Amino acid sequence: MSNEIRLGPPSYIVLGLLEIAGEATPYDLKQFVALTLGDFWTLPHAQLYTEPERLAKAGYLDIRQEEGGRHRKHYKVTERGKQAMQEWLAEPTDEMAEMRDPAVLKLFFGASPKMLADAQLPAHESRLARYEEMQKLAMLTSDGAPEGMRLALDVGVTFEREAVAFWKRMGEQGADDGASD
Amino acid sequence: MSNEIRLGPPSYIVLGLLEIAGEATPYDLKQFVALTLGDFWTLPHAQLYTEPERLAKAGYLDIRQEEGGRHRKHYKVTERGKQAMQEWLAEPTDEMAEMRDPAVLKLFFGASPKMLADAQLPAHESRLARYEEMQKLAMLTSDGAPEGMRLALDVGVTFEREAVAFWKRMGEQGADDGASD
DNA sequence: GTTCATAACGTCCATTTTGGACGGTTCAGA
DNA sequence: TCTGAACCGTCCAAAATGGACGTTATGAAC
Repeated sequence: MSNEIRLGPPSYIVLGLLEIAGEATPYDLKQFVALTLGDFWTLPHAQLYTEPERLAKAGYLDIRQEEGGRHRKHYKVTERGKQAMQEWLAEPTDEMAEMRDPAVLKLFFGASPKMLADAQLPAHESRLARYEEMQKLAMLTSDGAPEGMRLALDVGVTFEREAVAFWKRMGEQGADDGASD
Repeated sequence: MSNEIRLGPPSYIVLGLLEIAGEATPYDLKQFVALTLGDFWTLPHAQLYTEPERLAKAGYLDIRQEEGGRHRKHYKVTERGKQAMQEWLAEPTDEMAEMRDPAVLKLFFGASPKMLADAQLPAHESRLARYEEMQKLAMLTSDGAPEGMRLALDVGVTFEREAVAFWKRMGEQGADDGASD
């Protein structure tokens, strides 16, 4: 065991979520990701099956597999895993955010702002609404979510507010102009 | 020729840049990406060699290869390529932006806001400064950059301003608190 | 209590994406 | 001419991606 493997963000996401959950199946993780991190950092579901496997093989996780029916695999962070997570958390990073926005990409290459706004505005508005809902919920439960999650959510809210404002501006401006050359 | 291939954002980036440049080598593209899109949408350099190859094989690009020394390959968009680009631009998208921010990820899992801020703030500040410099430049040249690029840059500036403000807040707040549980 | 539709859950696989190592080319100056 | 630094291009192993395709559980209708 303990092959050397490279740990990337997806690894720490799995490690971190499992540490919070105590023990969980990939499917549990998938649910949790959808509720929380999913908006910040997309993971295709398949990775939530392969990554824990990888981590387990390298000694960061323990597996407990069900006998019957679905043969679910329940994962749990090992000491080694906890330590790796701690080390990662303790280490600052100057790596910069990368925002992959298909709509901005189209904008960049000259697509019609108005056309994009029509599709983007509702999408961002509903996302913002969802975030604010979550914020409200987090504030109600006095113990509630850990500080870090709250802060991350703040980032999301700020970002979405700006996005809404931006696309609103794009939508208002004169009709389609798109392929102006 | 004209194998069916799937066109993704990287494809359109190559197509779009080549359309602007007229004709270019992967290295040229790499330079251009570094100056413009690179901050929004990272492409590893290798992809700027493989992707044009792929596109050429499918009939979206023409190749002209140098005889001597470096055997540079110069690419150029074909009619088919132009059409594909136009179609992509004409089609709205409700796909949402995804922001992959390692620092926010650490924050989420409980890393010390202050520690992160110390590394993130300078990084975002210098990026913001660079953006604003570019904005100024774009405004000076009256013909200057196409509208779309200007708008995309605006998005970047807005985003960076918020990031700077956010990390400033994180830095000011009480000293390290990190692994509070 | 069967039967069926639907939802829950898991795996596989072909493609892309990544990043980094490596190797050849060109150019400037000693 | 030699030599080191900057340029430029390719290769490869590893990981990410997404979507197709199974299987199992659930519960509503009969």
